[in-house]
Amino acid sequence: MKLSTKGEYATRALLELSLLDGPRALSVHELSERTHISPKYLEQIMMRLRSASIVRSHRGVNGGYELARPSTNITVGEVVRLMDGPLAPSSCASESAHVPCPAYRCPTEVGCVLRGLWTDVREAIAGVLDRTTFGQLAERQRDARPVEAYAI
Amino acid sequence: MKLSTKGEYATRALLELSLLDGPRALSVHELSERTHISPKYLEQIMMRLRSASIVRSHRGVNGGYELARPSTNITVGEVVRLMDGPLAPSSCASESAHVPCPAYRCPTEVGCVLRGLWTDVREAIAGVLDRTTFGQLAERQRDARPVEAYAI
DNA sequence: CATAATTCCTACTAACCTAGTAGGTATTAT
DNA sequence: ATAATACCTACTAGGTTAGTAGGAATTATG
Repeated sequence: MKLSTKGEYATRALLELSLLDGPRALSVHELSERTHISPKYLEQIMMRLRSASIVRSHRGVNGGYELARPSTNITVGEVVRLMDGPLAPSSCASESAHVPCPAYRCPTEVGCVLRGLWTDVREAIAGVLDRTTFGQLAERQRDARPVEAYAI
Repeated sequence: MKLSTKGEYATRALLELSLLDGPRALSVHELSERTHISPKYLEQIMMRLRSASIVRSHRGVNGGYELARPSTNITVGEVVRLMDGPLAPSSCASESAHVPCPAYRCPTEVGCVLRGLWTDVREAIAGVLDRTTFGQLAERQRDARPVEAYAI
């Protein structure tokens, strides 16, 4: 059930943008240093976030990426679905990309116990990810003791 | 967050075994027909379930596989972990196969908000899969209207 | 206007993973 | 003796992942 690196990296980058004071933009170069992600790879990820209107960009000198909406209005679920596809463990249980079961014990799908199970799992995952916004994550991060306070 | 076919097929096969009256064995051939899974592929899956002591086998004529334990004592979580690896979306949040985070905002890991999030997801998934046994699934299946009652 | 920093876009690739297929050996009920 | 079965290992085609590469377009600044 693992996330791809795209999913993980996108959440890192967006958390980083959410931690800024006010709506400020960061270049891929800066973001890459803060998140320890290869700049060219991160570039692709940011472009995808932009085409999904999660961030917006400014080109040229002093260009960069900033959140397109308040961080409290961007959920992790939205980002994970964008980068990694549907949350459901089986496509017969997906809302966003439903594919019917094969014939196995799923005649009309409604009575299939396995589909019911996978649907429960999807809802459990969505229950966490769709209710968590980057605003919340940033708040938790700020409430935690600063990084420097830990022994490394 | 999709399951591999191995994970899906293993749950299908085990549900099929759980639906039998009493501890009866089915050959790969029979199982393959009931589940619509390629026999040679299913064979590999059954062997893996056997080496994990979830099923046991009998060789020779009239041989086959049967559950090694009562179906109420086999959880879906156990099977999914066996076939697809840890439930956690990130290995830093895995209990069964923990791998430390890279340096990014995870000095001692305890304070990492992303790790916290992935841990919440893992617990949500495990909450469903570790609490669901094949005995329960078989019961739900039997309670449902029989397959023949549906229009196909 | 020249320059440097930046996003934008597309193509490429090595390595790994998935979803099987293939074929032979050992065992066992009849 | 035979046929049905599990056991075991190797193989493979195709897809996916996790990047890398390189250049074009844009823009702030001196």
